[in-house]
Amino acid sequence: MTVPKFVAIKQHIINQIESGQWPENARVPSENLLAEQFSVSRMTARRALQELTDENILFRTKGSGTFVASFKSQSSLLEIKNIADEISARGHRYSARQVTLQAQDLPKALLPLFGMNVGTQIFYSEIIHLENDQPIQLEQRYINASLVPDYLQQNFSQITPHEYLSNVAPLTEATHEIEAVIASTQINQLLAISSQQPCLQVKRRTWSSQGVVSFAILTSPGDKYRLGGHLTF
Amino acid sequence: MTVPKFVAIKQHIINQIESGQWPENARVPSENLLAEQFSVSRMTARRALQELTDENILFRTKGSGTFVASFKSQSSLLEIKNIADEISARGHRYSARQVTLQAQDLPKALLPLFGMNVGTQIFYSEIIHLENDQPIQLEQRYINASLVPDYLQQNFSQITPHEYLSNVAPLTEATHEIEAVIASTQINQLLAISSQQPCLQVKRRTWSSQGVVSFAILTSPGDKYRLGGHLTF
DNA sequence: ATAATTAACTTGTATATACAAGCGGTGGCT
DNA sequence: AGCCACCGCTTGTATATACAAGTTAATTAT
Repeated sequence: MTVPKFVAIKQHIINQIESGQWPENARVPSENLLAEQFSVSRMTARRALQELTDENILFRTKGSGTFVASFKSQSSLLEIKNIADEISARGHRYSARQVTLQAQDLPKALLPLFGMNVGTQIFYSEIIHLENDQPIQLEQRYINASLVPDYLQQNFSQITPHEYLSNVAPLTEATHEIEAVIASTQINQLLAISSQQPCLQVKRRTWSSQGVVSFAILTSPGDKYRLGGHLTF
Repeated sequence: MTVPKFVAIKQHIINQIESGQWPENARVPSENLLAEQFSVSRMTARRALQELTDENILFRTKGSGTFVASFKSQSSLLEIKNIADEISARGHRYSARQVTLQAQDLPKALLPLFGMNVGTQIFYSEIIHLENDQPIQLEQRYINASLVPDYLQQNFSQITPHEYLSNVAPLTEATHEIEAVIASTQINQLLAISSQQPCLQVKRRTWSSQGVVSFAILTSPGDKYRLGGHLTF
């Protein structure tokens, strides 16, 4: 056997999608149907579907079926995941500690990022994300108050800022800057790490259809944060 | 059953690793041993090991065993994958078309990126990466000639610039800027896409211990490039 | 007509089994 | 000592089966 059977089935499915035969959200043959068509057991057909699902090419709903994932959610920009979901998926306990939540003036240094005038109302939040009570990420976020007026009323121990913003102002675009840095003393204390510990720092600007929604600086200790294959914000 | 058995096994393994019991490259119990310890079938134990391998927490060698993956390869910055490997892994055919390969002056606009003086010798390469003969990414790269003097002599249909640079000047750091753009007419022609097609553009600067090695602009059509969960450069 | 029940189909978890294929050491032969 | 065959252990692929649990649509009862 040159290629394993489950690989052949995967390639067949990918071909159907790439040739346009199976458009977005189209239903993919069920495990049993594929098993019959390819004369394999259900578990082998299942493996093909499962791996393609892991690769975000398909999505599955229990009891309902398997479907072609929408292309948009995969490419274009980056899949922006919710850190709380990610931690839960690891079987760990997520919690958050709110450090700051206030209205303030937009720092001059950030003016060009927002493309707004001096004096524009801005909200600022500072939250520490914890995994099993260990600080894993510091989130510093500047929010365009005119687009998200109710931001200060939220309880960010129940919902992450990213999740909240995604609901009230669906993002249409985002830019990222990613680098490794030695963080400031303040940040080191907040994250409970030593002064020489390198951190992964992601700066993200998000837009909705109305304009720049927020600018976030996400700082994670390099030794505690498994970045693996993807970015988790 | 509150959590599935394979999840419980995964958590147990993660705990051992995070508590330091199982250091990097330590051998993980075999499928049969885990099956016995947890009173499950080998296939269930296998699933736990396999999923952790997919998450880059373990690695497996046929005939040899399962081991704890080294932490470094996962965190720190970003896993920078080789686009050629990635395309091969999809079962597709990788090829490259070299557009330009020359010595030239460093464009003034890029001077601050390299932190070098005017007149420094620079190499420039422009390569199109193809998947099944379809253009999938344009790579424009400026190379610090003093650190990589033999760059122009390479044959980039056999080895990607990233692969070559990784060999001769192992990178210690990298920064990324990621955004969605409408590319120039020239780039659209090279990638054989329409003028309104949005592209994913990644700008990457890499450092070795000697200093800035190269600056690359990687442009990929948003509809042809599955970014999925990770960045592939 | 509407609501509740049921039946058929789907994915998810789990087991037991079989054979293939690669690695490593042990032991015997030259 | 060096070479080679072998054996045990490992991971990889594949099958057949069972039951759980969620969705959907048809059927039935109200």
